[in-house]
Amino acid sequence: MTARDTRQALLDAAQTLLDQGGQAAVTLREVGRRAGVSHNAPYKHFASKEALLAGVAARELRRHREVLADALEREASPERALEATLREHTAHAVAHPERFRLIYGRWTTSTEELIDAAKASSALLTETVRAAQARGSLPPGDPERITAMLRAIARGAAELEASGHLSPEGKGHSDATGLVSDLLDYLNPRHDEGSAVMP
Amino acid sequence: MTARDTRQALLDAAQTLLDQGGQAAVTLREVGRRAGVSHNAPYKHFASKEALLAGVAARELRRHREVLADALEREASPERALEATLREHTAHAVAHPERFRLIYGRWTTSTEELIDAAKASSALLTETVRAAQARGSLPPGDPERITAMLRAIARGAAELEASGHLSPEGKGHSDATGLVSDLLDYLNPRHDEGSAVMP
DNA sequence: TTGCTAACGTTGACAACGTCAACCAACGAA
DNA sequence: TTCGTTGGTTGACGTTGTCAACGTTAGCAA
Repeated sequence: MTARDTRQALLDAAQTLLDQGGQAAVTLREVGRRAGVSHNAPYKHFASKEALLAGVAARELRRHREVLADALEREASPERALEATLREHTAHAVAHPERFRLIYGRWTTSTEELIDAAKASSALLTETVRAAQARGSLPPGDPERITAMLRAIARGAAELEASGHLSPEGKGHSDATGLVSDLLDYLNPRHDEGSAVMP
Repeated sequence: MTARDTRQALLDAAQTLLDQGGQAAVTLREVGRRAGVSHNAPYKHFASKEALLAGVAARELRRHREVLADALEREASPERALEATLREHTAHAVAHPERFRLIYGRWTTSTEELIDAAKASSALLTETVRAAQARGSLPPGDPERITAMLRAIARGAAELEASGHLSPEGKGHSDATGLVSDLLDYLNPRHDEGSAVMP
């Protein structure tokens, strides 16, 4: 078991605990236990509990970027890649809400790794928005602003569904990914040309 | 100092600590200290730390509802009341991000008080959306879905601004409340009739 | 080979935390 | 008066994050 393996095992254990019971369930001692090391071994790889969680968040942010990069290769147009990415992000946020809460929560300790991952993810997203604007598939204006709007939507929708605040009585299937698609369609200046989206 | 006073003092102390340092900073012992009681007095008013936080959240949700109710009395139309409310909520979320994280986070303990407050707030919002739809100021479709969308946006925008993820280099003023107004305008089917909104 | 150093891991301790149990004072109802 | 309820106390217990001190082992310079 090399040192790198231990570090990965610690991150994996922390992520599993996070998914299962939220940040409160992530205990340095339990993380160590699951990684097969002592309760203090994590301190040889991370400066604090916060730093360990920052490592988990950075891994997740790098994943976000990769999803978008893959979609850009696969899809025919930037707007299609954008929609696919936002849908995937929303679905992922619903599946792992605690990871999103971690990423977008307040950071008292932000490591360099985390900042870099966040910047890289954000940059590619903004670039894609710019490309979609150039093709007339998104309204004109500051691309960073549009990007922020899209992220706000994906994040808010996912949070709502994860919290069960979305149609708690099952009144009409208002799933989060559908919400995102609908909104993207509304934002499209050529909105009227397509068929009606809302039932 | 009556019992009710103590209860309020505990809630106030918890809210202050929440605003200052997030959920992690809310310590039953510190709450008791600030309320001028012993470290175990909170248990005479709340079943657990979670229950105390639920009390804070319920108070906040009742406030949300009142803001909308006031706007409905003050403003001329439901869509104007809606926009005023969403702007106020977003600004409030930016000022007190931890309260929003508390409200929309995952609840392991949800008291009856909290559920009631959430339902009441949600119901009035949906009703207002329905009224705006009837006047053609919002797209048709399931009002609960539109409501969810609006909440997702307000919340997402606020979270982004609170986390400093909004235009970190100050590139163009993309404040959260402006974002919300813009989106409401985009959603308005009579969008084209007004003047351009995006710079 | 020998020996130094740094990285990685251990055990043990500490204060702070949430919670439980036991006890106490005031007070309205019987 | 007596008694149970309400709202408060103190003390204890186990768990947590973190610090300090101590092994151990790999790698490299001499």
